[in-house]
Parts: sequence; structure tokens; C-alpha cells
Amino acid sequence: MTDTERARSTKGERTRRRIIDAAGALFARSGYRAVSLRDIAARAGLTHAGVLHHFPDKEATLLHVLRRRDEIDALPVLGPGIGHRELIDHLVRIVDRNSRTPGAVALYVHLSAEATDPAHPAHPYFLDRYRSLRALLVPAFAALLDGRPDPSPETAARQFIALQDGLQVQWLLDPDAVDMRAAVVAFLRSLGIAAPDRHPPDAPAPTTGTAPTPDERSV
Amino acid sequence: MTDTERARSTKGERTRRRIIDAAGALFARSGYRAVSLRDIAARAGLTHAGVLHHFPDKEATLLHVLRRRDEIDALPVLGPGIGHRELIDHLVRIVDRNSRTPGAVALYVHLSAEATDPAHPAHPYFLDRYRSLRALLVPAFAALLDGRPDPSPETAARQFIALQDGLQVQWLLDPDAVDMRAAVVAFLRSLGIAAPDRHPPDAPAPTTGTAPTPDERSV
DNA sequence: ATCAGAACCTACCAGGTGGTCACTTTGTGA
DNA sequence: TCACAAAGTGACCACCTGGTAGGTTCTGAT
Repeated sequence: MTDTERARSTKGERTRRRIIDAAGALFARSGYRAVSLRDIAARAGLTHAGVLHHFPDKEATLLHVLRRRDEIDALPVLGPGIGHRELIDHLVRIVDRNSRTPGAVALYVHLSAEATDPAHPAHPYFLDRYRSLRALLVPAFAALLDGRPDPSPETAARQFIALQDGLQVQWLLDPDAVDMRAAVVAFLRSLGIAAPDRHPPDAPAPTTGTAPTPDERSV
Repeated sequence: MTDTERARSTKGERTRRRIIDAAGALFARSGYRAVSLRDIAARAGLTHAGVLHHFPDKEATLLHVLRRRDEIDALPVLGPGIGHRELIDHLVRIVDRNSRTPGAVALYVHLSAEATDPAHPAHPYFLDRYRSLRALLVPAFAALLDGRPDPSPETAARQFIALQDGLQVQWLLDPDAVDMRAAVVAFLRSLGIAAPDRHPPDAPAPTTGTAPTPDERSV
């Protein structure tokens, strides 16, 4: 069976990837329910039966799209051991990058709204996503807000996440009118938390920041 | 033709209302695209052909639902002449009431996400909605933030709206875990704006709540 | 060069979609 | 009371949905 596996790891893997890329792009445009297997198949250059050869059903397609996006942003890569400032800086940098990748943003806006329905296949995913994001943010805010009790770290974390989700909707509706980064940075300043510099990656800035990962997403 | 009109204003009007009520409830559960005319018809006690006798097509149904919701919240009723404090108080009160009416919240969460797509029938509606909400909020924040320049009134308005939209998603995913009012009030406090009292309307007792207004929605 | 298994397609299924049409039933103003 | 418009129906349309069955073509390790 080792031969089998090696064989599968060539062409099959490649079209499998084309399929989830296509699915991701389409889910971003219109959400999960409004996209058909034939739409996905057409964009990937197959028949819808071809898609179902690689994935058991439509739902599996969605789950793979989400899994792949998680690999791309690799938020967990930061791990719980990361410094609080680094975490916030990293998240602000993600906001920045999102402003250049409407696709990823649209995907999450559509899916998080749909997934509100407990019967939606992505419902557990988003429950877990928000839970673990909060678990990451609460200690960070606890440290950065130290002393001041007013917004509790829990509240600050929830506000921070909510702010970004809400900004994304307004931004998608009218991209030129909304500066997501500015709004997020202003929020942090209101809490007495300094904002990271404008464009740490690239040439002149003080910090060297991380390498140019392909693209990132919504938080 | 006056006779005709008077006749129409009785039974027709009544089932017309039943239809948009049914449509509103279903759109709230699952969004616009996932709900069929037959679903709406069944809930309203008709055939789907009957629904299409009253509305030219499915889209008209959605537009009427939105128009009706606007009448209910009657945000414009406040008018531009309202006091700044009164406006903020009113909005916070709406947040409060939303916490008791998941249907209205879910309607807007679903639709605002779907309407991100420029081809969606509600796209112009939401563009206008955010625009006019901002037009109402910017002067209010300009006054209440007076002096302090840090969050510009424009930014504060955008944050305020985004915060609520984002909170609604988290709240729908896990209603018991999220206190939308607390998060909004804390945000205002961070800007140095006092929060309105807990339950201004009605008796001082913690329970009993407000009068049984049908329901209200999201801001 | 072979040949097993992966990749993929055509054809089909039952069921759902928005919308139309010709028709019957019901309500109501005169 | 009556006539006529409004309300509502059932049958139908073409089309799309996710999923299956059975077959053909391709691929790549031997």
C-alpha cells in the first residue's frame, strides 16, 4: 500500500488543492450555502462528480478550506508562550495584511454569520475559534492593562475581536472608506496601549518583523 | 378605483403582514438565500403561489422585511435634532433590548454579511444604513468627546458601530457567555463617556423589564 | 510493456427552487 | 343581494441541488 500512497501524493494531491482553492474563493464571494459543488468543480476544472471523488461531500470541502486557512495564518504558531506585546503587534499586522486581501476577510465574514446557526457545519469551528482567540488575548490584555481595572481583560478581549469583525463588514461594503488599522490602533490607544509602528516589515522601520508570509486573515 | 383600494386595505393587508412577519423570522434563522418562498408561505399559512400574488418576487419580500424593521426601531424618528446624550442612551437601550430578541439580531447579522456582495438585493440598503448611522453618530461623538482629539468622531462612530456588529456575532454563537451591553458601556467609558443607567424605563425593580414592545433590533 | 488502482466522466436520481398560468373561492362596497 | 375584484389554489415549468453508479481513461511503479 506504500506504492498506493506515493502515487496518490502526486496528481491527486494537486487537484485536491485546486479544489479547496476554488472552494475558498467561492465561499468568500457568496458564503457556503450559496455555492454549489458544480460551481466549485467548474472553477477547479472538473465535473462535480470529480470533486466528490476527492471529498466525501460538500461539507468536507468547507472543513478543508477552514483547515487550510488556519495553516496559512498559523496563529497557534505563536503559541501561548509568546510575549504580550508581540501578540498584539502580530494581530495588528494581520489587520494590516487583511486590508490587502479581501478574499480572506470575505470568507470569514460570510462564514461566521452563517455559522451562527447551530446546524451549520462550521458552527463548532467558530465556537472553538473565538474561544481560543479569547484564551490568547485575555492574558495579554491582563498584562498590558495592568493596574487599570476598568475594562476587564475579558471585556477588552471581546471588544477587540468584535471591533475587528465589525470593521470587516463595513470595509467589505466600502473598502476605500474604511481604515481598519487606524480604527484598531485607536482602540488600543484608548486603552492606553501603544500602537505598533506603521510598517515594521520591509526597509526603514525599527523592528524587522516577520517574513512576508503569503497572506493572512481576520483574527 | 377608490373602492378597489379600500377593499385591498382589509384582508390583503393582513395576510401581507403575516407574510413579511414569516419571512422576517425565517431570514433571521437562516439568511435570505437559504429560505424558500414555500418556507415563507407555509409559515404564513398559504401556498407559495399565494405569496407571489402579494409580492412580485422573493426579493420584494426581503425589501419589505427591511422596511418594516426600520419602522419598528424608528431610528430616524429621533431625527437629527435629538440631543447627543439622548441618542447614545437610546442606542444603548437598543443594545439592551437586542439581548432579548435574538431574531432581530440574527436577521441583521445574516443579511449584513450576505449583503457584502454587491449583487445582493440588500446591498444598497446596508450601504445607506451604515452611512446614515454614521451621519447620526459623528456629531454626537464630536460633542461628547469635546476637546480630546484622539479618537476622531469619525473613528469613534465607526468603532461604535463595528463593536456592536461584532458583539452580535459572538452573542449569537454563545448567548449566555456574552454581555453585549456591558461591552458597549465599557467602550463608552474608555472614551470618557458616561454610561446611561441600567434600566431607566419602567420601575426600579430589577425584573419586570420594559413594556412588551414586539421587538427591536441591532443598530 | 504491463496492469492495478487512482482519477475522472457521463448519466442518472429524487427532491427543491423561483416563477407562471388558468382556475376557483372568498370578501366586500354598492 | 349581487357582481366583480381580490385572494388563493394546484398543476406545471425549466432549472438547479447534492449525491450515486458504472464505466472509461490516465498514471506511474514494477
